Amino acid sequence: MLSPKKQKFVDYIKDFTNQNHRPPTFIEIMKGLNFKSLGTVNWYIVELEKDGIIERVKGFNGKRALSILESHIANQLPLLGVVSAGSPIDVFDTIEYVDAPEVYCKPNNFMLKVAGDSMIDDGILDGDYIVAKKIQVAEPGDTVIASIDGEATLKRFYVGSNGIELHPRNDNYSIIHIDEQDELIIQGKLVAVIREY
Amino acid sequence: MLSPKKQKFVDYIKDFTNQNHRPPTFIEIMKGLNFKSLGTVNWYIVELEKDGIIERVKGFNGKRALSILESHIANQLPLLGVVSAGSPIDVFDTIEYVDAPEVYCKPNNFMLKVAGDSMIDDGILDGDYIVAKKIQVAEPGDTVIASIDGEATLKRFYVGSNGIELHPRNDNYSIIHIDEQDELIIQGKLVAVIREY
DNA sequence: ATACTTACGAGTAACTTACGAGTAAATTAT
DNA sequence: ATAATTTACTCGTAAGTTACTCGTAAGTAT
Repeated sequence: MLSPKKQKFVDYIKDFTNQNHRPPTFIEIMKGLNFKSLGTVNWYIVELEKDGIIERVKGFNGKRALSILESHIANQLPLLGVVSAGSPIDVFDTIEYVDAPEVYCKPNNFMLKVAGDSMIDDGILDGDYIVAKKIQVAEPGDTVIASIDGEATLKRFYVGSNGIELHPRNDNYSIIHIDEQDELIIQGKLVAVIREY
Repeated sequence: MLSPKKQKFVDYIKDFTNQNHRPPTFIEIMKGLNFKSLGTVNWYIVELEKDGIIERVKGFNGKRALSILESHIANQLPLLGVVSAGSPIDVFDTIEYVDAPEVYCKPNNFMLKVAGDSMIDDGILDGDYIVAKKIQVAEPGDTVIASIDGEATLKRFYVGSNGIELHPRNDNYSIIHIDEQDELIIQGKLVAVIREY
């Protein structure tokens, strides 16, 4: 298990790589993480390589902006947990990174695994993976990950005459009406569905 | 992963070739990219050839045509066309490459766009993208891209008592029975579905 | 001759690596 | 309870390499 500081370090590299389509240089890491010395950056690199987390392409790189971990680290999104029909979101302790299409690999995106069949009429099946984007406000018609009083679920977001409604897309489930006292938090909005056969 | 400068170089060659229907000469590259020396251009060519990105073919006038090898393209797959319910596969003239998760980016994989709703009960919707793998023989239960007498379609593959059957997954469509004289070619097998919202 | 590609030598800035030393917190020893 | 030791990180700088650049000259096919 990585220390929080080391975790932050590798997260920075991943985010940078996804955004810029290349790994950062030592100097970029130094500035991005507010270190004052390249020695610190180098210390992390050496440590993480010892830990087997990252890998340098060649033994020695001289000038090489591309030394750290190459494609292994790019085009991946964190798989945060499982979101299911009505039960709470199951958040993974150790966040795993899984491959995703490059276009979706943005800093505020994450992935979840779907459990249950409440969205079956929208073609979202049990076991599918979804890419979601963190948002605060949803538009009517959006498919959102919403948590009500701490329980997260995947539903369609609508505004009815009596306030916010969360619609499943399966006739066996019923519409959830949000009361004043319910605490509704929009966690994210559906960006893509990926199903593996 | 290519360095940014090398990437820019191959992008230039690609763009030039697309626009002028021929690859650029060294001098054209030099001017186009504001290099002051042919040596620089040559250095890139040699490097990129070493990296397996481009290839030189003999032309006329001591000319060598440069061609970009598409195969190396990172984390992308060719989008070959549209496959629909019953009508023939619509093959694109110019093959476009689209982002795909790295795990699916294998030499024999390709992508298609789905038209129609014949597989709706399997959660494959109109407009979805599918990743398929070229195969010759299908297993019962596989979802396949099959062409019958030249017309390709996305269906489930089964073997019934009267021979091969292609099942749609929508009650409004009926099962296709393959006769002896029908020419059935399995083009590929469904690997993944990607839907963008 | 013309139009282009290849080859070679050398330079430079960008970048990585090595090394020595320091600090604050946690762990162990006394 | 206090002192000694380790652990996990941080800093600064100098030295080492390479990615990329240039200029020029020689080669090759029409």
